[in-house]
Amino acid sequence: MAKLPPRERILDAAEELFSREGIKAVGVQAIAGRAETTKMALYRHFATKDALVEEWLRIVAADYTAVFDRLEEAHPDEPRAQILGIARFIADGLPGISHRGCPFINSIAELPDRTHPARRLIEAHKANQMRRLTDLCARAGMSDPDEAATEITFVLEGAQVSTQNGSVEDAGERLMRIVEAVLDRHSAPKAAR
Amino acid sequence: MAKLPPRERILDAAEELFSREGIKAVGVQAIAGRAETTKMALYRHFATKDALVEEWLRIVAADYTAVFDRLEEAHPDEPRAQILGIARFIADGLPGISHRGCPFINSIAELPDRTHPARRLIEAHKANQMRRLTDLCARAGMSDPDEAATEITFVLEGAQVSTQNGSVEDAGERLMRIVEAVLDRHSAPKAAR
DNA sequence: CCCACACGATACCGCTCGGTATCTTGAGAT
DNA sequence: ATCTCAAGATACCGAGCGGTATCGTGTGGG
Repeated sequence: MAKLPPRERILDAAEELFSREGIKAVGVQAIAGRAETTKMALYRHFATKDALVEEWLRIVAADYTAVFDRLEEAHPDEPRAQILGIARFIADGLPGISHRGCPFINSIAELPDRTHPARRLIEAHKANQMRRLTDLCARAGMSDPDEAATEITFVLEGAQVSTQNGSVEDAGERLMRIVEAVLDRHSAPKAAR
Repeated sequence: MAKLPPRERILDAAEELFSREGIKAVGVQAIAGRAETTKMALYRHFATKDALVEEWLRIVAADYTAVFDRLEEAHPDEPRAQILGIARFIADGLPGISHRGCPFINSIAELPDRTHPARRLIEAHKANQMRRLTDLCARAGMSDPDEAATEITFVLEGAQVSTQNGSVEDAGERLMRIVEAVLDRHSAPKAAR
């Protein structure tokens, strides 16, 4: 297979190293090395390390958004199926040899400055996901879409951190059951609560 | 007020800086400076920076455990009250000028090495919390204590993450309502799901 | 054909990091 | 009164950081 152009190799290397080791723990030299190129080539494509971090997170966010889009396309008028699809996507990503944790949750821990462009990007992405989820809950006819979307968001995020710190086994299957239960409860004609 | 002994000042400074800026982002020099002492004094009390990180996390974990203990003492035979007390404790900690996020969630992102002593400490603490929560659910007579404890854990962790990334407003009140709903559902004699 | 330009390699910059060595000072215990 | 030992101050170490300068080289488009 032909080698990818340097910029792509650098982004692939960044994805691998940033998500495995963290942002601060990885030097530009190491990224260039793993991309089989040099620091100079890296700085020809990215102004600073921060800019590379930003671009990496932009791509990760776009990939997540693409999942939402694909599910919307696959189940145009089935909001419940879309929500379960998202949950399934997260659940399936949980194991994988040694879970590295959500790139957004991990990165935000290393970006305490709320004005940092990469952090702004993360917050915008999370806000956007929240909006879409709320919309889906509304279209599913739930009585309190805002509350339902919040609960689902909490559960999805919580499943990822609990998997990362090893406090929950079989988090994927548990996550699916929990999301279904949450959907049922919020979809109930009334009663419950 | 008399100055605390150097070791305490260093631990206070570490708490402040590590939780605000992150582990890797803070140098030992900065910690010594904020503790109004010197690097040498720091290394007289802690073998390495890692040892200081570990001690800091040990204290944070002990503080959380103390909350569990205090609640157990206050409501000896009311497991539900204890669980709600924990949720209230987390909920109340959510705001606070610019939420810094959970120290464990943040630190684990900077400690990808599962054999690192500080990471082991975090995982042991989270596993312990999970065990206590499961026990409380069992004593509350829930039909599936394991599932209930998992769901509550997910929700508690998720609330912290979502507050940190700003995707949810009024996370505290929402968290309380959700935990109550989860308890009700799992406590229901049968029915529901 | 040739020339521009991305690429790669190497050496370098100033700075900060974690960690150490040395020496002075001051207060508490005997 | 003296001895001890924690505490403070300062200077230093090697290493790695993010970022830059320079210079050959190969290849693809005019």
